[in-house]
Amino acid sequence: MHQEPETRLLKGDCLSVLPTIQSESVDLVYLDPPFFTQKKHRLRTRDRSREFSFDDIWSSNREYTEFLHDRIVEIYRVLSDKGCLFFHCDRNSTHLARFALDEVMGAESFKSEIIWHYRRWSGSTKMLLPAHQTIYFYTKSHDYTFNVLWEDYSPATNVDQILQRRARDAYGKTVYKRNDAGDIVSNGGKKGVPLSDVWDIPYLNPKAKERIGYPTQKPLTLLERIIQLTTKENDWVLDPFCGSGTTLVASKMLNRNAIGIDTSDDALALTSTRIQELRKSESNLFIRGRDTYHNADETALTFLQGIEYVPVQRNQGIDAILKEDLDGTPIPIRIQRKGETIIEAGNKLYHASKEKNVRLMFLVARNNGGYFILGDDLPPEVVIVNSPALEIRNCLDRLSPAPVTRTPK
Amino acid sequence: MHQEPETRLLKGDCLSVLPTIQSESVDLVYLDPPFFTQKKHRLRTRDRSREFSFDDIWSSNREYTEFLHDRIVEIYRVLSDKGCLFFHCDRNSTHLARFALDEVMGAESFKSEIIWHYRRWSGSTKMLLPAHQTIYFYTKSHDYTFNVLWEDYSPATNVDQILQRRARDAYGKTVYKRNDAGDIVSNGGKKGVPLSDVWDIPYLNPKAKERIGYPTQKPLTLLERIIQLTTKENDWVLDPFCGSGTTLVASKMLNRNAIGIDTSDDALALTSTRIQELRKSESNLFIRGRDTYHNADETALTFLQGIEYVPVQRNQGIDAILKEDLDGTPIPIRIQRKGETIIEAGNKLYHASKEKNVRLMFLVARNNGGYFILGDDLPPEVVIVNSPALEIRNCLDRLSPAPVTRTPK
DNA sequence: TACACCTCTGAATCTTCCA
DNA sequence: CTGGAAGATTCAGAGGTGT
Repeated sequence: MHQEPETRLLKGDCLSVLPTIQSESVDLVYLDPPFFTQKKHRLRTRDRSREFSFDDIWSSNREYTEFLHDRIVEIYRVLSDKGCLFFHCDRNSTHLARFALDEVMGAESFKSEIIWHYRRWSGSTKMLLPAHQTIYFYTKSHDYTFNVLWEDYSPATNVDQILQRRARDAYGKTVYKRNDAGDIVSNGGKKGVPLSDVWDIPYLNPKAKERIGYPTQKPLTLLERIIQLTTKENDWVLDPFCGSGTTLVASKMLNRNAIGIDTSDDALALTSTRIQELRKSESNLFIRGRDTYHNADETALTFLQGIEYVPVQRNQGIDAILKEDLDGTPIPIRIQRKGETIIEAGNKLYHASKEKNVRLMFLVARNNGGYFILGDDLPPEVVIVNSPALEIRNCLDRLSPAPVTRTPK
Repeated sequence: MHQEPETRLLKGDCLSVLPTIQSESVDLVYLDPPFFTQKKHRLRTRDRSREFSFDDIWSSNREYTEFLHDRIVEIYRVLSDKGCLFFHCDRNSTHLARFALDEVMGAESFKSEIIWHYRRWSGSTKMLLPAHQTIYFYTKSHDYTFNVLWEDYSPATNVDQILQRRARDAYGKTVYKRNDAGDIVSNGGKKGVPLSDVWDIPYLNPKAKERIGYPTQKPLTLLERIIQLTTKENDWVLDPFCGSGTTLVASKMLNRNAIGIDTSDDALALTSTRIQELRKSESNLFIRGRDTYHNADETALTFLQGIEYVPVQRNQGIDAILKEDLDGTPIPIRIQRKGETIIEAGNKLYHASKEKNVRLMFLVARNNGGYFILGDDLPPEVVIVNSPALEIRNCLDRLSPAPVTRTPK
């Protein structure tokens, strides 16, 4: 059925290696050259046996731009007529890259400025924390391969818009379409929203098994997306700065042939190993989505407006923590859930806070939980605060005591 | 107390208008010049009475870049030594803008490449759907004004990291810190994560109240964030391409002085109207809190979740009425506004209810309104119910009474 | 002024623990 | 044993400090 994909590794500066590759023989080029950071990058493998490093220090803009220009000329030559190019850079070099690319490939070949957005460690900054890198998407001609990919609808999207076909009325205004009987016309199944140029893909986490110890290693998901977007099986993919070889691994997994070039023997050895082992660690976050981590009751948190707090997720007992502290000890908060008694809620809050050096915590009560209780069974550190709705309810009950069935304990 | 902010509108090309402005007199410049789209932009007002349009067609890169360069030179002159500049552009012009900015202000003045990310509706496309614009952040000197803003932690972050201090063990490994008794050491109050350079702010929804009919109109939230990040009250903000005047509106709302320049009479007229309307509602804003401009009243009702009520529109005193009644008399509710004392709120509620055969009404208190009051001055029918946030605040104040200055009546 | 080094980070995984 | 929840871990980081 399908051919075993071929993977070639070539050693050297791509400027001198590329001339050995035939013209117009490659369908996709992804390149990830140095970012003009003016720093030396190094990282040890997890077992600390080896250290990979490379210099990214340049004497001038000009030197860097010429470096890029010369290589892009050769890359352009080997790219097929329907081929696509993705150039990975960051805020240090976007403008330089764009100029070099425009000059060699023509400004009309520019298709998209892709923003790879991620959240990353490191806080305490006096600046805006950098949280994105840029990938420029160019094609060689007007007629290029492009497979439309789909994303899920944003949670805010109106269901009607997903399900109903639309039309324009007499004034050109968009309205929901109706048939002759006046009924709404269904849209048939929809796949989602076409992929946008902002890609939210988790950064390769320091603890990820996928991480191999090479600096600047890119997540497999990122490369998979690029490859799926612009190639089909058995196409040829080229990475002239292949580093740890993520592009080649992704290509092989997706049955694309690939060529990788790098100046470093260590990098090539590493790539070679990765291709043979072909390991991918699935990112839970990416597969299940960020929302699965939420367990603070988001709508209930609006009870707290007017006071400064930090929402807490990924914990069953605590919904938020006050920004203020009590003599250095944190002050956690829980909002009582529906179908949860005050005692249950209080115990969860207390339990989650027990080991955390807490002296005061607040529980927002939303109902009486089936019986009147005033915290007798709860530790004294738990302060119960009634929601306005509960307070109103209690006041009304006092005025006109209704025959309420109380569940006995 | 605080000075009424000044707003000046100047007509003309900023290149010829800027020379009338004093050197180093402006603390923040936000500019949003044409994006080099090579298109003509037009949009009708909602009532279709007027059409705004402008040309964004250029003979060459060079013409556009020179246009920018000349204007940035003048802008640089009027910018104060601690001043900041934000340059708004999109994928058509990022590299040209960056070059012009680097040339005039110096590459070392570059601070951040801000990505404004938004979701947009669009049918199927053979392209990646553009969903971002770029804002370059430059400063005039090394010593600039920057107020750190905070975001929520990622939902995947665990509580321990937020709460516990860390240290390094004998092997240099990071571990949670413990004191001599072996107890966990708390981290004190935390505010969240410093703001990143990717800003997820909804695009002006075509139906948004905020939308005024001007093409390329920017969301208020975007400008508010920029202004809060780099200025303080009574600073001067300049927008040399002010268009529909969002920058000036945001400046005024945040008590900053502002200068707007535009070549179009229509644009200036529109801006002027927007600012006047803001002034008209100013008294309202002062009473009800600035957040009202962003529909804060809708969120205020969330305090009532858990009880059945009917929201009341168009009434100055009553926000909602309970579905339940008291012996046939209605039970109105009011939520105390920011900047409103409990007495004021209670009186409004009482007055609005007076003629309506009311025997019981609820007032949800959100702050102490400047002095301690327990409802003595209010009619007995008004029952005060504290918001959870206020209840928590009061509890904390009781524990560690801070020396708070109370405004006497 | 340049850079080596140290401290403080939080994201998302890996790992352990517990019901 | 098994699955989920909570704790532990590591870093193309960032800023400050000292040489």
